[in-house]
Amino acid sequence: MQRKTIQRQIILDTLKNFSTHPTVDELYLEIQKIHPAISKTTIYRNLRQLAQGGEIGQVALTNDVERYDKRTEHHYHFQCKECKALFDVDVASIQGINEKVEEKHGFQVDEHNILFKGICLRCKKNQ
Amino acid sequence: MQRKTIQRQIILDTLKNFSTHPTVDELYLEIQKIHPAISKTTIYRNLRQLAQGGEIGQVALTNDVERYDKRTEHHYHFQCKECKALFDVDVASIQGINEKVEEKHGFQVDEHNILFKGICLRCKKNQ
DNA sequence: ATTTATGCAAATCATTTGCACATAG
DNA sequence: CTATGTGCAAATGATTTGCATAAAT
Repeated sequence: MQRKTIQRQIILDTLKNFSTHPTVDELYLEIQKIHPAISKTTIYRNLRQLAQGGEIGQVALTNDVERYDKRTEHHYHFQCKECKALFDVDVASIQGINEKVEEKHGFQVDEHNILFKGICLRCKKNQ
Repeated sequence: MQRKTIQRQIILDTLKNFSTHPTVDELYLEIQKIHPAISKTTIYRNLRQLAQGGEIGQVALTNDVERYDKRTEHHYHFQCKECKALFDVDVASIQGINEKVEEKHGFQVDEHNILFKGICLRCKKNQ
């Protein structure tokens, strides 16, 4: 049974206040302001637990540190190749593609994730 | 200027002989049979260089070790949540979705990757 | 001759683990 | 009470780096 600890509550609240997709370190820095004694290990453990329980999201990324997401509904992401910033993509999920892969290969397809890559507006401007 | 070394040639050949998407370690084990003195560092360096030069592919995965791919054309992948095995997905690339994201967000969208997840045939059978 | 590549050992860095202690239920 | 969570330090494990030597052009 999962317990309600001060630490877990702070971690959750802090993530909810981010508009971005923070890394563990970014969360750690914020959380320390409220709870200076917290251990990074605790943050790692709680984030994983919360993500597994579906209370928060975890961003599907390549070759990068973990990033968490307050949004839990399915959505895609865009990452800037220049500054590595991550953005939510507000385009409807592709319908029927999991089924298409199932038919083609016979796998049981539960989900899919899309990561778009390119150059963000800010970096485009600075070029 | 890139040079032609025995090591790079063996690394490339070994990857071409894989039907899967090997990790650096898997490649290392195979390569050692031909060139026992090779260093894993050399393998890391060459794979990265080859991938950057577009001679080989690198699989876009979440929270996993690097995996390389002899195929260089754009294609999607499926990963089994049970055994972690990776498969190529032979479904046509989605057309026009990069443009849709560009229109919606203004980013310059160069590429997208899809990773499907579920249970592979073998694991399905063993359940 | 000069530049690039190799191999080794050591460094990095994110994440995980073991363990003693604290705390929620 | 007793199961779960926390904090610390140490361990892990993949990848990278510094550097002297070797090989390619």
